[in-house]
Amino acid sequence: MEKRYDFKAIEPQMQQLWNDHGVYKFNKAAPGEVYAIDTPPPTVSGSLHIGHLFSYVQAEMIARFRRMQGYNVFYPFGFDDNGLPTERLVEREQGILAKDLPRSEFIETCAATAAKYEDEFKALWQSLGVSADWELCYQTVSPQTMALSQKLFLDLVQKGKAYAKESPVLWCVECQTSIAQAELDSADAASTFNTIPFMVEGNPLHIATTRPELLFGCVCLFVHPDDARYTHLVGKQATVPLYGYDVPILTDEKVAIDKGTGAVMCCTFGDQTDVEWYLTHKLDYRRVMMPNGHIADDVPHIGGMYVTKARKTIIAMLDEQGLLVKSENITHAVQTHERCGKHVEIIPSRQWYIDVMTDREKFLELGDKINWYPANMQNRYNAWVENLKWDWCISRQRYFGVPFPVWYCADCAAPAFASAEQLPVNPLETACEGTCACGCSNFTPESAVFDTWATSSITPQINELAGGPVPMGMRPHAHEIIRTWTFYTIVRSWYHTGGLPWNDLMISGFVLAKKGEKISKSKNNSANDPATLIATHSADVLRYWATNARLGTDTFFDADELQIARRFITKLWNACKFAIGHLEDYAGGDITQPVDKWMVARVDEVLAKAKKHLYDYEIGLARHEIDTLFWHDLCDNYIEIVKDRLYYPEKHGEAERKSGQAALYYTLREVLKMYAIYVPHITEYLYQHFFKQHEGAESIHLLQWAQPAEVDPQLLAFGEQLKEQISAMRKVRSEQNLSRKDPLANYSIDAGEFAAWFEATKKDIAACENVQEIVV
RNA sequence: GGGAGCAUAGCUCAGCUGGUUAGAGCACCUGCCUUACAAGCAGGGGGUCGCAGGUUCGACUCCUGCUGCUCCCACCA
Repeated sequence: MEKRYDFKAIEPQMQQLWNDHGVYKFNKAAPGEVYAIDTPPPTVSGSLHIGHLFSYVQAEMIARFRRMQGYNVFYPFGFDDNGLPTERLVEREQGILAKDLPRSEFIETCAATAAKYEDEFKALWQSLGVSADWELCYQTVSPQTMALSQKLFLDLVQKGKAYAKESPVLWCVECQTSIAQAELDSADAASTFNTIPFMVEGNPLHIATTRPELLFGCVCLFVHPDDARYTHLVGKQATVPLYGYDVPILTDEKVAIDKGTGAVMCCTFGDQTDVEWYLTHKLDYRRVMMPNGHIADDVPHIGGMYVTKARKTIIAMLDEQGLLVKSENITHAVQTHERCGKHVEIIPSRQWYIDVMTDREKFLELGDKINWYPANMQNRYNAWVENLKWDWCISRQRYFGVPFPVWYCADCAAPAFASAEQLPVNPLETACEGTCACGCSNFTPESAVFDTWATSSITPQINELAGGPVPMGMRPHAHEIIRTWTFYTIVRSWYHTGGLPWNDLMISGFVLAKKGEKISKSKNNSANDPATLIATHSADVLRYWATNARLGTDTFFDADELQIARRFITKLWNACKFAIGHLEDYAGGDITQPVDKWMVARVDEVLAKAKKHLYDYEIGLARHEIDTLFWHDLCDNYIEIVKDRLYYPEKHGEAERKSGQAALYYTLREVLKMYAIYVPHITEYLYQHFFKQHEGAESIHLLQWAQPAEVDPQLLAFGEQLKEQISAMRKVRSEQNLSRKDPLANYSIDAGEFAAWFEATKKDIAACENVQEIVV
C-alpha cells in the first residue's frame, strides 16, 4: 500500500466503481423490506452551501446504514426547480424582471438556468459520494410531475378541498403575486407612530397609525366595548382627515385599550386584523393599494405614488394642516416575503386555496402518529398548525411553475377543469374542450401557476411513480421547513391517501457561520463553498465532520475542525496498512487467545450499540462508539499487543499468530463496514485492495454488518483491566523519561480473577511494553 | 406574550432513564524518531458541571425559580 492515501485520485475512482456496478440501484424485486427515503429536492435558488452538505449527508448515511442491515433501500433524488425561487435566481443573475419579458422567453430562461444548476448540484452530490439511485431522479417542473401535480389538484377540487375565492390575500408587491402564510418572514422596521384627529361632532377623536397613507381606505373606527372613554361616541360618525368623508365608530373586543389612544382606524387593508374586521363586520372595501405597491390613481393627494413616498407625502400634508398631533419614532415588526425580503400587503383578488383550516385537529393528530427525530421538533409543527390563520393560497401570479388546469367561462365565470387525458396541460396554450353549464363555449385560461410547495408537497406520490412505497420510511430535512414542507405534505397525504406520507421524520440542524448567523447562499464565500471544500479536504473528511453535531442541533462551521477528520482518515489508512501487511497469508482459523477474544467481544458490543443509535438516527452517537473502538481499543491497545505475535510466530507459536490474524481480520472488516456509512470512499478502497478477495462482493457497500454474538461481560472486564495494566506500565516509562528501547525491569500484575487470561497474555504484554519479565 | 432548546476544561462538545476519583477532541506542558502512523505515540496540568433553592442515603443527571444565549410562533392599529 502507498504511504499516503491519495483521496484526489481514489474518491473519483470509487464513485466510478459504484456507478459501473450499479451498487446503489434500487430493484423492487430485490430481497429485504423496502426502506424509502423522501429526499428533499433542493430548490434551484443559488449554489448549495455547507448547510445543505451537512443535512443531506446525515440522511445519506442512514440510507447506507439501512442497506447494510439488509433493507432494500429506495433512495431517490429530486430537484425542486419550478417556482419563485428559480424565478428570483434568474432575475438576479440576468438582471431582468419576469414582467418585462414575453412569458415564454422567461420560462425558457428559467428552464435553462434550472438545468445548469441541476447539473452542478448533481455533480456536487456525486462528488460527496451520495448513494442515491440517480435513475430515480425527478424534477418538479417535468411533464410527468406537472401531470401528477395537476391530477392531484383536480382530486382536491373534486373532494372540495381546493377552491377559488375572491378575498383579501397576502400579496408581495415586489414579486407581484399572492403568497401563503408560510412564506412570511418578519423584520424589524423603523417607522413612525402618528396620532391624527378624526372629528366627531366638532370634537377631535385621536387615533394612532403607522400607515397614514391608507387613510383613504379607512372604513370605520373601532374602540373597545368596555372602554369608558369612548362609550359615548359609539355609533356616531367620524370625519376622515384630509378626505372629509364620514365613517362609523364601532366596537370590537380585539381593540387593545392600552395601545395608542385606544381608538383605531380600520382600513382595507393595513393588516390581518383589518381583514378580520372586514369579514366579521361586513365592511366596505375602499381600494388604496395596487398590486405593484403604488397607490391607486383615484386616491386624492397621493394617487400613483409608491407606498413609501405616499406615506411621507401624507405625513407632510397632515403636519402642514396641523393634523399631526404627535409623531413618534418606533421600531416594529413588519411582515415580509421570505423570497425577496420586501414588505407584504393585503390586497383582494381571486385566488385558489387548499382548505387547511377545517381539519386542523386531524393534522395535529397525524403529527402525533409520526416518529419525530428528535422528538421535540414536533413542537414546531404543533405551534404552526395551532396558529394557522389562512387557508393555503396556492395560486401565484408568476410564470415558471405548474399551470392550473383551469379555464373560466367567458359568460358566467364558472371554472372548467381539464380532463385527466389532457394532463399535463397549459391552459394558455390549449383550449378548453367542453362547454360550460351555462351553454357558453368561450373560455378564458387561468394564467396563474401553482405555489412551488403545491408540487413539492406530493413528493411521496412523485416517488411512487418511480416505484417507491407509500407511506415512505423516512423524510430528512432541516428544521426551518417544518411549517411548509412537513405540514403541506401531511395535508396532501391525508387528502389523497387518507394516511401518512412517511413513518419517520429526521430533522437536522443548521450550520451557522458564527453565533446565530445562518449561512445564506448569497453570503457564500468561495473558500467555504462545498465544491472547494471537497476538492481541498476530500468528501470523506467533510462527511466525517458532518456527523459531529447531535441530530437537530445547530453547529458552527470552522475549517480548523476538519483537521480532526483528516487525522482520522490518516489513522484508518495507517492501521489498515499495518494490518493488511500481516494478513496477506490469512486463511481463517480459530481465535484462541484471551486478548483476541476480548477484541472480538468489543467489536460485537459496538456493533450492537451503533445499530441501536443508528435506528434512532443518532449518527453522531453511533460514530462516537465506533471511534472509541477503533482508535483506542484497536489502534492504541490491541494492535500494539498483537504486533509481536504477528511478527514472530517462532517466538509466540504459529497457532497463536493465526488466532491474532483471525481476530484482526474480523475486527478490521467490521470496523470498515461500520465506517463505510461515514467515509464510503476510503473504506471501499481498502475493501477492494484486500478484503474483496475473501468476501467476494463487488463492493463493501453490498455487505451487511455482522450479527453480533452474545458478548461475555467477563471478556470485556478482562480487556478493561488489561488496558489499565498497560497504561500503568506506560506511565512508569513516561515518568522515568525512558525510551521505548530501554526495557522496563520486572513488572508484577495483580490479575485477580483473570489470572489465567493474564498468564496467557503476558508474553504479548511484555513485548508490547518492552518489559523484561511480567509476573502475574 | 406563548413555546422549545442550550448553558460542563481556554475553545468545540459527549455525558440517555440519578450511584464509585466528571469524559473526548483541539489548545497547553513533558517525554518518546517505537519495523502502521512525528499528519504519530505515551504521560500530564486544567472544571465549585450558569445561579439559588428543593427531592434523595446520594444530583451534572430529577423538580421549582432566576439569569444569559439561540430558535420557533404570536404581536406588529
